[in-house]
Amino acid sequence: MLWAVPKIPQPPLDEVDRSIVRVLAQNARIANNALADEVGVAASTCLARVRSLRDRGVIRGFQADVDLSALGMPLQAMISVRLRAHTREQNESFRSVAPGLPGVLEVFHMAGSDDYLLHVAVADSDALRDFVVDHLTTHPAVGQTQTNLIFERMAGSRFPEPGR
Amino acid sequence: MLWAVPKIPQPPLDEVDRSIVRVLAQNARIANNALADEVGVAASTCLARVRSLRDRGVIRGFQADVDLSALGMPLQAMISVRLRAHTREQNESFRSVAPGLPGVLEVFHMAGSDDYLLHVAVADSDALRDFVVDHLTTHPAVGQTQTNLIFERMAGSRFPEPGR
DNA sequence: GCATCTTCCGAATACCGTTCGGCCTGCTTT
DNA sequence: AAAGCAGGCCGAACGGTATTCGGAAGATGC
Repeated sequence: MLWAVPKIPQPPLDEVDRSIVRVLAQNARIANNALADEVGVAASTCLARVRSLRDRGVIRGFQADVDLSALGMPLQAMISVRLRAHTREQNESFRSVAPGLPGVLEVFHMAGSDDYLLHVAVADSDALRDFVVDHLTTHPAVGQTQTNLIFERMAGSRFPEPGR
Repeated sequence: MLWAVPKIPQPPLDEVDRSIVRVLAQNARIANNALADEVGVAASTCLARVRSLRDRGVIRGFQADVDLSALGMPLQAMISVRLRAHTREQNESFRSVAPGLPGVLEVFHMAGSDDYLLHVAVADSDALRDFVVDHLTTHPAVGQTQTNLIFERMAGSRFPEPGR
């Protein structure tokens, strides 16, 4: 089964760790010694901290933020998906394929009446229709879908702190 | 006004550019010479390409992917926001603050009956209620909101290619 | 076929990543 | 309270990398 959590228990983050994560969340390609300066530790210490954060799963990876228009996929949409039945099997069969469908940026498994929310990027409205028809409505577990175009996507903080 | 697009016109991406972006989208901290090897150009050329991609706005930045649970914000939600009126002023007043609200990961300006969709991370359900009450329902431009919990978020491709 | 412009490469150097030994701090043991 | 122990931090050293620059190769226009 898939219950095993691949995360080392939980040594909580101290202030240095949080600073490292905060900086890397905004600038993943900063040089290690510059990062060390910024958070106030030696470069070697900083390196060990970053490695530890990665090993513990706090930092999952580093990614470039790409302009999808430049890649020829200027149109984005949110697609609500309601499954035909809410069995564990249908959920599993949809969940296992959804993130890999072409153009899918994120998949949200939702509480509430809609089971899944798909954030997708496509070349144009034809491609969007093709995506829904070819991959969603033809999927045996999918009941209904509803597609909403996204005018604009704005990024918020990627290092959320509790708002008092 | 805000119409000026800060993007150099559009020299379309060649195969090398696309390979660079594809690799960096998955591993933003790869060494430049390793990246150069992978895409088949000299290190100096690769460096110039990456710089050009950044200058052109194709690559917007580099980020660490952080486990929000480790930061103490294990709960995520999607909040649909309907404005009181759909004037340009109300849109502008909401759009200008929404991405900066505490815990907001993404803001989507939507076509359709719901005007905005907020993807947020919070510490617990109390913090979620506080967020909605303190920042949304009290905002003068906000009419109704609807909050849906996210059971699970799965990342799709961050380098979408057209699915034929 | 020549001039020009662009792009790529490879070498050189300055910079950075990474390892390692030793020190300091705080905790346990007696 | 002193000794012993463990963990983490630092700084120096070295091996590897980023970045610059001059020149060569290719493309473009006349």
